[in-house]
Amino acid sequence: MGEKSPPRRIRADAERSTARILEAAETVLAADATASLEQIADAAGLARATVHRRFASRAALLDALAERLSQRYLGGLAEARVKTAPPLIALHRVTEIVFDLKLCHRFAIQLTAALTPEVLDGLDLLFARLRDTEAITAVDPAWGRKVYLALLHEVQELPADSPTLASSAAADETEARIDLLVRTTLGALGGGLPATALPLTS
Amino acid sequence: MGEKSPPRRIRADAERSTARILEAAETVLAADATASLEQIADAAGLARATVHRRFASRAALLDALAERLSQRYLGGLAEARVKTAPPLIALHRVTEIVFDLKLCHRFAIQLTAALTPEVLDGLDLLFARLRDTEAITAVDPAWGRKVYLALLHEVQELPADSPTLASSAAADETEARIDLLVRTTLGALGGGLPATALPLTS
DNA sequence: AATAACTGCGTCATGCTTGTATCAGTTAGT
DNA sequence: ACTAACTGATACAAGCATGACGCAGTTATT
Repeated sequence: MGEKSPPRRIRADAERSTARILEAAETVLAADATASLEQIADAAGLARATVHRRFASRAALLDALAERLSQRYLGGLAEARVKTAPPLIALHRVTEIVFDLKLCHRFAIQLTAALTPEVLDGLDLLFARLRDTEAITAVDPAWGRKVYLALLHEVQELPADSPTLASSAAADETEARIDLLVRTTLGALGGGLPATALPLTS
Repeated sequence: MGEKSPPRRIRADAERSTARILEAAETVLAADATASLEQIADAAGLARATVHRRFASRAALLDALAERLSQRYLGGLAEARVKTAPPLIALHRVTEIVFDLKLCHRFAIQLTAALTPEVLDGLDLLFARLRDTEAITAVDPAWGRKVYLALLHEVQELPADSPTLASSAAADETEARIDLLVRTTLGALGGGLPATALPLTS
């Protein structure tokens, strides 16, 4: 009793549809968490019926979305070598990756579901290591994580022409955002303020 | 043509109903922004029909709610003497007041509508004054305001038994939250960190 | 080329929410 | 005590989102 009882070949373009739906859902739901499946289908350039074919229910779609985001987060954490790299470097790197991945889901969605225990643990580990190396004085990793995520949200929503971004010494706009988030987070958690003396930038 | 064309006396208990509805709405909508009017009516101990009598539509109710919250904010800002008191004191005081008023609407509601331009300006003024007295180095008041509000949210949701709260020297739990928020905000905005040397606590 | 999978479109049923209306009973204000 | 206002209960009519079908046409896979 494996799983081929029904000799159902999953065609390639069907998976492409699934992907497009998820993509569209991420975008649309970020703007309005209560958007209808029809809106999502439209954004994906598909019929509503197709959405129902790929996902048994709205809940199933949301689950898949959460799963997808969760995977991206985990990938980012791994890529940033959160477990082994010097914590300050790792912090900068995760931030960079998160911005790159356009994980701008904005939290508008209650897709806090994407923050699975594994993801949370990954972040907590980062802030625990930051504390151990005395880069911050906040003792509770969970608190560091919450502050970081909250500030991440704010930095993402900051308009491109904000003076707060312009005052940075970074060339790239994205780089300015990263710098701002890192410095603000460290300051919030009682960091020694390495200020502009961050020896990194890839 | 004033407003007494219909000799409509507004009875006292009707206004009480209105108040109860707003109260319930604030609570219920904080937990779920898409809650139905029936849920709100139940929470208020009234019939759904009554809600419709007091408020022409759902939108009207939301407007009234936003207005109400906005007023509370403005009252708090005024009470804290944001315009005249030493900014550090004012910051501590607004925080205290906001916590007291149980303005825990949580932001779950998109009641960002409660943050009227007047309220925003009030907060911006506070952060501009903090900058001018060199309590913080962040130049853009709007950025300070956003950071403050984001951290306010996190501090409010912090469980009572969090080590982050326990590590504070404050007696009261609420006092510990206030201290945490003030210190975290100042740190985030590049403050000189008056640390535990805050000469206040009413 | 043949088969099975996939899609678009239209239809239908269902349940939930909003909003309106009516009516009998209760309560406040003078 | 009289009147007008208020309330609960109930019914009713949209409107909308969800979800399930079927069917005809298209596309991928072998």
